[in-house]
Formats: sequence, C-alpha cells, structure tokens
Amino acid sequence: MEQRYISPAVITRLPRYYRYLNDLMDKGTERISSADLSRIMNVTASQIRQDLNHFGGFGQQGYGYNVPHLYQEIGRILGLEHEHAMIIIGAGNLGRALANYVNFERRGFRIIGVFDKTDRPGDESIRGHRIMGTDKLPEFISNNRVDIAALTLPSEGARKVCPILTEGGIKAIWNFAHTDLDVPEGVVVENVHLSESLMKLSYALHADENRQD
Amino acid sequence: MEQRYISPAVITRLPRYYRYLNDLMDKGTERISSADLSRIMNVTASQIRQDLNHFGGFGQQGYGYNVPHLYQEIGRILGLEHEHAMIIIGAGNLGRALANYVNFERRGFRIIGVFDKTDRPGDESIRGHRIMGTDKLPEFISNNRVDIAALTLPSEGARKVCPILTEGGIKAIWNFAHTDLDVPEGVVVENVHLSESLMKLSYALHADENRQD
DNA sequence: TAGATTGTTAATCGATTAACAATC
DNA sequence: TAGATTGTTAATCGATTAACAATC
Repeated sequence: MEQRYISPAVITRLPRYYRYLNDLMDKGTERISSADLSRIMNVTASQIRQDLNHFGGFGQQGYGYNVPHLYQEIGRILGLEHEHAMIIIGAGNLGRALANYVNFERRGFRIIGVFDKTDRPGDESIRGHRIMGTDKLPEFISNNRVDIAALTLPSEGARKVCPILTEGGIKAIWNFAHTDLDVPEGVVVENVHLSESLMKLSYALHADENRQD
Repeated sequence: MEQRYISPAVITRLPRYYRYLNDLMDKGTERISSADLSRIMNVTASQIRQDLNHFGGFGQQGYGYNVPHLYQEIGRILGLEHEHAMIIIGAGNLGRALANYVNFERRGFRIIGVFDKTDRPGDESIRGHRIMGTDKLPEFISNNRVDIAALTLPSEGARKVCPILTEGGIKAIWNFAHTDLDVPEGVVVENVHLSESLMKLSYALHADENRQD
C-alpha cells in the first residue's frame, strides 16, 4: 500500500481509535463495523472508513474490521512496535510525573535519563535515575541512543537546551515548556501547552458572556 | 460587537496570540501590524486579521494593533479577568504538578482543594492543602464555589467521579484521564491525553517508514 | 446467493488565504 | 494628503460527509 501525505487531523484521531480498539479487545470483541464503532466513538462511520483507508484496506466488505488486527495495524502505524528511549529534562513535578508514568513504559517508551540544571542536590533520584546536570547532556546523548527528549523545564531553559539536543541528533522533542521551539528540518516537536489548554477551558466556560459586548 | 459561533480552530489560536503579545509587551513593543506579527508567529497575516475580527475591530487602519490593548482584549475573551476556583482530583505526580504550577495561580486559577481516594494517609498535604477523600467531594462542592475540576486520576476513577462533579454543578472539567467523559449539556470538557500526544510524536518520528509497506 | 459493509468517488461544508476597498 | 494597514469579501484549499458500486 503506497502512502502519501496524511493530514494532521487524521493522525490526531489514530491514538483515539487505538484506545477504543483496546477497550474492545478487553471486552473480547472480535470484529466491529465502522457503523458500530462510529456510535461508540461519536464520529461518523464515513470518517472512520476514510481515515483507515489512508493506510490501506484493513476491513472486509460484509464483515467489518477485525479488532485485534486493526489494533495491531494502528499500533504499527503509530510506531509503537519500536522501543523508544526517552530522556526527561527538567526534574520538577511535571518531569517527575512523566518519569513515573507506567503507561508510557508499557507502550515501549523507556526513560533512560533525567536531567536538570547543574546545581541540583547531588544524589536526588527519580525512579532509580540519578538526576544529571544539563551540562552532561552532550556526552550522554553521544553515548546513548536517545529517541525522544521531553522538556519539562521553564521556557528559557527549553530554548537553551533545544539546540544541544538537535545537534546531538535527537529527532523528536516533547515540549511542555510555554514556548515554541525552533528546530532544524527533520526534527519533530510535539507541544503540550498546559496553560493554553486551561485557557481554552476558561474560554468555553465563559463563551456565553462574549455573545454581545 | 455581536458575536456568533466561533470555530474551535480560532479558539485554539487565541492563547498563542496571547502568549506572543505578552512577549511583545515584555519587550516594550507598543504596536504591531498583522504582517509583523505573522512573521514572528509563523502564520499568515490574513489569518490573524480574520481571527481577531471574529471578536470585533481591535486594530486601526494604517496603524496596526495596539499591543497592550489587544493583549487585554484577548485575555478578556479567554475569560482571564475572572478568578477561577479549581479543585484537583487525583493526588499523584501529575495532580501534584498542577497544584504546584505557579503560572496558573498567576492567571487567576486558584486551587482550593485536592482530593484522592479515601484510603489516603491522613495528613499528607500538597501546597498547604490536606488531601481529602473523594467521599468528601459532594459536601465540598456544595459548600464552595468550584469553577473547574482537574481530573488527574486513572480512567475508572475519572468516570466514576465525573457525575458527582456535574451533579454538584461544576461546569468545566480538565480531563487528564485516558478516557472520554460523558457529561450533560452545558458542561465543558477539555482533554489532555498525554499518551495520545506521545503517540503522535512517535508517529511523526517514524512517518517515513510508513511510506510504502 | 443475498445481505452486509467496505473502499472510494463525488458533494458538501468549513477553514484558510488572497485581494482590495475602506479608513485611519 | 499619501501611505499604511485594517476589515471584509471573494477565491481557494482541505477536510468531512454522503452515496453507492465493489465485494466479501
């Protein structure tokens, strides 16, 4: 199956399909039609079929989709059959939260290092990882394959550390800092801007007030 | 200025404008044109003008936009001139991270309570808040105005606690659990699905492998 | 085979961009 | 006033939905 450019909108929906298929597997469901899945997920059956067809024919006419097979295929598309070595930069509460997140580990995202500013108390550790100073980053990156760097430190630190990561060859950055990052071609950044998410919620909560001003 | 339905795409961009305008204010910039802002933000000037015009004429022909004024207006649209009382349900690492997030406090999101399952060690506290059992929730909600509930607990707990919150009259839920929530009309949910975000990153990292399979 | 349901094309809808008249 | 730049309409682009022929 040849595959061209896939729109971000489609990609964003894949993990959600994956989650629902996982639920269906847990319930022992063997097959599902786009119509049934559309009812469960609150999307149109048409969208499900369109989305999945970007990646090839996973279904069968008159039958629907085989749940475990589709689950596995989407996992493969998402790259989840690979192990990912991840480092966390910023050992505050959020970094700690990510480091301790068992679900990521379960999906093959393995944390291999935790960093923070140099002047960190020496032997503090997170989940068995001694916290290293960011000055150790270049050495660490060149000695270990790092697939993903999660940035859970303030904006300024994130912008400073970013070129060190990309120069070290890291190709994926999971950015929790409240700033956009400038990265070279070929490096992907996934932003999680919590305050922006909270502001959206605040907007929705007050949307009616904006009706006429 | 009459205002009708605003698309989610526009809303999502507002906090980002807000952030860049804040940066400009810090630099002491008094005014900016859509063209200049578009260069800084990597969007089209046309989009900026369209977006802002949904809410009324904030600019001036031949001049551009007054930075502090536009900043304030977007803040108002986002509901940031209100104080928001927030509770956190789930006192794990993530809940702890949110509770300790000074930036939220600065924007008027004040944490007034932290909850976790009942069988929690009695006198543990987060940022001055004793952790209460979720069995105390109905009473707490009826005695305190709660604007936003952040759910930082496992999916099952989130689904269980959700109706308690909505029945108590809470109108906004910030959902970090890996599940979709069913809420009554008039209640807004903002989802932060970290594992789905991570999967998107994983996809992007391996997108080239999908080219032909 | 008949019934069900996909894969896929065509129609619709919405969002983004371009263009330019209005106006400061 | 002339120049700049918005507000806004029209054109384009992309994403979603509908429809149905293909096929299991």
